[in-house]
Amino acid sequence: MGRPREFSDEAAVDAAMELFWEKGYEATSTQDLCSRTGLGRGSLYNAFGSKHRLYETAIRRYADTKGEAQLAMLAEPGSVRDRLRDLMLGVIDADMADPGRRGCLALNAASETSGRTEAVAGLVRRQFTDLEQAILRLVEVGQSTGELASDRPPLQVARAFQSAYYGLRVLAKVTGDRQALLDVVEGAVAAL
Amino acid sequence: MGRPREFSDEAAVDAAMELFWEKGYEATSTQDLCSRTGLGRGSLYNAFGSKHRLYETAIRRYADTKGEAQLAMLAEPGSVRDRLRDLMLGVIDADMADPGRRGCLALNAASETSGRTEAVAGLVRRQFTDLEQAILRLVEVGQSTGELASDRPPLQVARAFQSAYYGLRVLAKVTGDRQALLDVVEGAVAAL
DNA sequence: TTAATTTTGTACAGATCAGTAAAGAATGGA
DNA sequence: TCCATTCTTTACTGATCTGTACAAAATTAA
Repeated sequence: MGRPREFSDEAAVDAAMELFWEKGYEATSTQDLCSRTGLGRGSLYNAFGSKHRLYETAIRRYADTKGEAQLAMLAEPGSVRDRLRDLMLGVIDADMADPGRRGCLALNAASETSGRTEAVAGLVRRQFTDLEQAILRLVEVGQSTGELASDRPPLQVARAFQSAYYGLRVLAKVTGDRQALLDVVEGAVAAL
Repeated sequence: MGRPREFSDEAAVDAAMELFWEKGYEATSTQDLCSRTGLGRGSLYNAFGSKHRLYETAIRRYADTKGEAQLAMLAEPGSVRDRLRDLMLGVIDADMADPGRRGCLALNAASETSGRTEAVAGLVRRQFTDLEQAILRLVEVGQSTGELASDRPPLQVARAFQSAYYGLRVLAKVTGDRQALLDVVEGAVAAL
């Protein structure tokens, strides 16, 4: 009962996610959020509580959409090396095509001191470990089929690869040198 | 001629650097900068022009001090593997000991959309390529002495290692899991 | 001593900040 | 119809934001 909402919560969170992704937490004003979502201040605060709570919600949405899409990409058919290479090549294309150089919202949230409460850090950590586990499973498959050398602990291999992946995304924020990024990819794939 | 400054430019820039490092560009107010440097608004604007110009100056100072210290660490005696491992182990200790989880100012400046003008991106890029070149030289030494395998392009190896290094610093911002970070180190060093 | 120059401190501008209060509008149920 | 409930809109709070204006203070050169 009561007056029904005139907006879709999902669409509003999507809009907020895009905005936090573009500008970061601190630089995004509640006025920006109202304009972008189309909500009035009252509606926004009534629905989401505060700027920071909406930030958390946006990060959760990011994990459920963009993060999951990344994990799904790793589940596609193909050799382990190809799948891990495609993961990196995909972000090179995506990141370099984006004029705003938004990068990855989870990485941005990890970097920015400003909105990084323990709640936010926890959400980011979860995305990090989800990717780590997905990569780990691939490395284990590769080692068991003989595609990859089995002389190193799979978790170590996975974690080093994941770290290179995150470094790649940060590098892509300031460099226009595609070859440098491709070198990271080939270097990281060769190291598997 | 004219009235002499009552403060040291260097000390003021150092203080501003610390503040931008802790809080990021957007979240640092000019009032914060005045308090931390001890300057009045007039003096601060007279000496540094604007918040953003001071930010650039602070990033330059970071490169000249912290960045150079990192490069110097790579020039110490020891095997190539040991020196590259020590670089990573050093930041694990430093980053985890820092309660504010400031990480690396250059990486933060790369990540934060807010203050990232082309001037800032250029300063960050320079620090990135300086480190890349230092790592490259080490890889070349390692390959020529036979310490490292010579079957891969040194630049590719160096860039992949550098990327893992940056990823490590981002991971250190949100994780308290030292073993995960040590796995990155051993994985990246084993990949050389 | 006077003039030119620079720094300092303070007050201020105008805008924007996150969040709230309250009145009116739209619904479902009694 | 009338009430309880929820949402929308608007106005507002008090604080804070970056940057500037300007007069007083401190210096050097003439």
